[in-house]
Amino acid sequence: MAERAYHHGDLRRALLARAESTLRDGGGAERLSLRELARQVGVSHGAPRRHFPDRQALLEALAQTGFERLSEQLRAALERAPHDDGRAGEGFEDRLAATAAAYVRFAIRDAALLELMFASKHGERSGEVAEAAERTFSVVLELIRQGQAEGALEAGDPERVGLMLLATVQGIASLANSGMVAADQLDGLVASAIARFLRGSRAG
Amino acid sequence: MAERAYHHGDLRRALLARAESTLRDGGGAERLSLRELARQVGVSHGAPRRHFPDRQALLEALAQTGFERLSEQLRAALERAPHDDGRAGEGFEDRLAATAAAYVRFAIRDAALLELMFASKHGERSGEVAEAAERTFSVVLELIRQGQAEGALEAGDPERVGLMLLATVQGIASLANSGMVAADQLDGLVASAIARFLRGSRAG
DNA sequence: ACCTGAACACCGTTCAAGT
DNA sequence: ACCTGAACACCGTTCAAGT
Repeated sequence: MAERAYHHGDLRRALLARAESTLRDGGGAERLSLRELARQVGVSHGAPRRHFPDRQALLEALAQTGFERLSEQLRAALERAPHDDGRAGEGFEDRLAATAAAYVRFAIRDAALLELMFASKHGERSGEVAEAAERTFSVVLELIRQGQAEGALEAGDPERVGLMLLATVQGIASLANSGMVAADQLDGLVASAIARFLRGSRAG
Repeated sequence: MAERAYHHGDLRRALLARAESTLRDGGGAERLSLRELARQVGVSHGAPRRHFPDRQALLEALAQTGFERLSEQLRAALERAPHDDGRAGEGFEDRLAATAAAYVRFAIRDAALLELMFASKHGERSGEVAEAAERTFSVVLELIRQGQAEGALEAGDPERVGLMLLATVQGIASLANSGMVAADQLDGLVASAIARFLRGSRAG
């Protein structure tokens, strides 16, 4: 049956999927247990070791796939947003707002996963996670470059401008998930932050 | 001797102090163990229970004292910064920069503690932690009100402007601690963010 | 009022053994 | 190549008992 199929080549994916859904309706990565995941997936407690040498490896794989999913969702939001309509920066403003909204949506829905993705690294971050994070950032970077090309944003180091935009939405997500911003304040706060970002970046 | 004195009325404080320093040079709250803390402080593993009914209670106490210390450091930075010198907003800009720098300093030094303070809350946040967080926010709020009174910031809901400022510095801290911003980029990023915040808020 | 120490159920990790 | 199951050292939590 379908439950048996898990053990035939897809245990890794099954464990990750289970872990993600545990993160989504439980709270916090500290509640993730390799033994419990193995049990839920119908496998002995030693089996995950073939795919994740230790618990940390599972957490890093979750962070990596989290960044990949976030990248996809940002990209999708960008593509759905209206393109430039001729008036300088009009299309850009919509794409900026859509991207920020997509980020915050991800952050609220997958709060525990986001926390994992941005967890403090005492030492160095694993190469694969860092690369996935870079790919997410490159979506933001591309958006900034478009804004500069369209004349909606001042010229200047796009990397730095992109980091400030990312910091703004990540900071809002952090405040929201920790309960310092109520759910009904959230959309207004994001809108204000985007408007302020544009005001602080106006070219000319 | 001094080690014996721990057991006489100050076990709670001793455990918190130990936990804070473990957070500071270890990495992450998930490494905090009640049994290990009890051992380090020279007490049996059941003793902490008198002061912290469970592990979560210890973590919440850490978050609370974290917010209190952050409040103090922001206030101290504010008071050390030059006061208004007559030119509109000059004193304010310095105080704003000093406050942001103090926040980021705290965030870097106590990265794991900050993470605990802003950890995602599935349910509700404990009342005492929420109140301590509110007191930290009120320092930011007071700064914003001064800026508006001095004419350095546009009028408008100070709460919302304060949340955006807090989100900005918290977001930068998040990027720095997760390794997306290198240490040598950090000061420049904070300076840019503050400059941009002011540009987006200019009154008149 | 505060702490001790045994007990219980759970964990991550390791490793020989099976198929 | 992949999984099982026993083993080990560690947890958090509970609770009777001590002072």
